[in-house]
Amino acid sequence: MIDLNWIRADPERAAAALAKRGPRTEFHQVLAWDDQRRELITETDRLRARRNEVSSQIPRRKQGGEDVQPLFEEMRGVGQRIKTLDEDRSVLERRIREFLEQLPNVPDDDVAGGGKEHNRVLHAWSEQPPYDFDPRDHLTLADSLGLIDFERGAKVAGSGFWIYRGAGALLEMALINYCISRNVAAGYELMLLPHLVNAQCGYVSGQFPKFGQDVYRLAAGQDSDGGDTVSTAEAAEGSDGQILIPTSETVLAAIHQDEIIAADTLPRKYCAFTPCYRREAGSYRSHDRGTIRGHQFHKVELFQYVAPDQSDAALAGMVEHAESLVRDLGLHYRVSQLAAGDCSAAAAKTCDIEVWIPSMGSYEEVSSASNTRDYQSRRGRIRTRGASGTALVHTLNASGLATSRLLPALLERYQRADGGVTVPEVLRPFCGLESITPGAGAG
RNA sequence: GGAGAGGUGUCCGAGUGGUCGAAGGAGGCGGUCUUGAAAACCGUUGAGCCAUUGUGUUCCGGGGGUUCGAAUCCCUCCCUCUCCGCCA
Repeated sequence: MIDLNWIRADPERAAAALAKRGPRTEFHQVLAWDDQRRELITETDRLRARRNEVSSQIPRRKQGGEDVQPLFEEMRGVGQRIKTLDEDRSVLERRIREFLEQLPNVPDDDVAGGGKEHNRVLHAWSEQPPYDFDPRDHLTLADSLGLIDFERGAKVAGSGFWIYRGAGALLEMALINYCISRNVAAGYELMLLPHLVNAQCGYVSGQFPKFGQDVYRLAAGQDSDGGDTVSTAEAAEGSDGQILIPTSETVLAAIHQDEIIAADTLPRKYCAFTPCYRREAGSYRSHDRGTIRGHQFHKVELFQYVAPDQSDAALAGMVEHAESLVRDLGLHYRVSQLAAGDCSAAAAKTCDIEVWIPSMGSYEEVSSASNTRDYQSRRGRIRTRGASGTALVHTLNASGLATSRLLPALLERYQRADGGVTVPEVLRPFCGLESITPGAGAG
């Protein structure tokens, strides 16, 4: 959520900043609502002051034998008036909140405007692997080596689900454990999280209301309206059923909700491994075959809570760390800074790490690192106590890494002319395999 | 799933209709004392909002109600704990 005071201070600057993401936003209406809201507050505070004053006198006057009936009459009116004005105010506050909630974060100054065509490649590492044989794509490899069973995954769960099996499962787990151990070594605290959380979490992380329809939601109790998407109101009230997390960021962003984190315990660096569940509504998987895009995939996530003046450095550190994970797997990748329109709603700035998938002829995201500044912490009221009172902390997230996207790149990169795949050095301790050879896992 | 108890400030804990933002204790911070430390003693120590600096206002799990007035009464939801049942 953006700070309304910041908008009010300079609506033109706010509009210009947000215009980098898309259509221009107009603020007259919300600022008018806010003016009305303040007037109401001033008025009701005055009335309350009067009521409090009288209330405190009533016992004494009664004691003195005074007739307090007239005061009761007056106060009944005052009470009614306060109630009426409060109702008006809550209507305005709801409108203001709904307006602010649907606004994405303000992009950093150094973030380019426009859509993904304006993404800027910062640097790349290594090169596209040359093959002295006819390379296979990851689907063929996964199938011929019996690593992933798409057919049976679809049979038991539907399109977009798959089953890792045998060496494939070992390799996927090795990737996961490789990432975890490296993250822990880098000072991140490992968290194993609930996969089923309340909708409020999605609100704090900024995935709602915008992405409510991409999230799986459990049928709520009898009081549910039966819908399977999450509305803003419901998320704000926290009154509905649980959701299946679309990423562990959803949980990690919410764990310190309504807390004031002691400054000397910052930064908080967390790492989590969870499957990610996404409806991917409307996406047709012509391009994204295999395990590139599915309804359930694996991701190891990094998350940090930092003092406001530390978030720039923290983002740079997270990108470098995530890069080192890909680098040590020996995969060709590039790092891009996303244009404003391609950043997620909560992000002020995002850098993606994309690995080269030869058969697709494209780079696919395996890590996305974002500085959300105080966008999430404002929603979740996550603060720290500084020298000059409390301040919202900054939050950052980065994949470290999306293993389900990594595996295809790995298979293609390390395939051999004989159709087998060599397991990269760094993964061997985690799976006990040096090589995967054809003919081992048929059927 | 059934029965009961409870949710108060950083923590523990009192408060069951009126000057309670809230006793008392612990912890933190500052000070006195001390060569230093401990102990003792004194002081201090929540977060919002509006206004802009006020004898202002809100907040005692969330929401609603009763009342001139609610932490205190009523309704409802959430959560925690105990016992029983079930279970990896």
